[in-house]
Amino acid sequence: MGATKSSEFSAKENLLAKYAKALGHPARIAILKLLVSKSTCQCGDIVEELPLSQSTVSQHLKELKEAGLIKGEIEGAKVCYCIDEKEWKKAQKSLNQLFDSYKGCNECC
Amino acid sequence: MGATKSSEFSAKENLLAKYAKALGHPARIAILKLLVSKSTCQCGDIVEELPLSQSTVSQHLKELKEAGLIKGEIEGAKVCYCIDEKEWKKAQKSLNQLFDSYKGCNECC
DNA sequence: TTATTGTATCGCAATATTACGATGGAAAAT
DNA sequence: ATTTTCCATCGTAATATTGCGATACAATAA
Repeated sequence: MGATKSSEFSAKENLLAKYAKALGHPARIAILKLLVSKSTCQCGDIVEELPLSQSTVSQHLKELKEAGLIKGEIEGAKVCYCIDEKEWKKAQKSLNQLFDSYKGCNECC
Repeated sequence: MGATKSSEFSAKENLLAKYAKALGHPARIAILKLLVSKSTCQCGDIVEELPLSQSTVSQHLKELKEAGLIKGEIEGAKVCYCIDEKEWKKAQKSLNQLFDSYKGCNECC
């Protein structure tokens, strides 16, 4: 065993988990912060800003891309990584839906 | 290698990643939904609601507890699991801080 | 053409996660 | 006192993640 039983859960639960999982590593948080902070998308310098090798950063970018949170477009020699606005908002909404559904605990704890 | 280089990132980045990581599995999302939906905290029946064994559920609960999102109090023979309201709100705030910091992308992508 | 530059990907090693059955232990019920 | 119930933890196996160097590859520069 060891494989996650994703198929046993709802699509919504899996989607939310997918977004959260992508956010579940400090390097990916740092990358997203960098992408967010730049109004320009010249993002080839992410590697220089992080204490990780180029191949590791590239892998984290891949995971963020697969989760949908960012997109990468080839621009000549370089690649331009950007937040995917639509998915970004969707992720925020999904997460807040869960958080907001908690209305406090009655007479316990 | 293989160990996460947490120490190379800021406390804030690590905290946010910790919350997100805890949310990064559909079973844990499902558990949180159950805890949220019940106004009462009689939570020993989580196992029955999920397609996972008792030991696996217990482990997921432990992870949620370690991330701070829930707390468990022994109540006689049973254990009462609840959302930790304070941490719950802190997690939501941290996540939204990141999401809200994105103001759209200028002339690219 | 031949470098050079910017990225992606492969292959590997270390570590972490996921899942389960078995076992243990504490409180409640019999 | 014995059994039952509820839950945590141990041990183990399967799989996934993290990280890096080496390499490949495409576009630009020389």
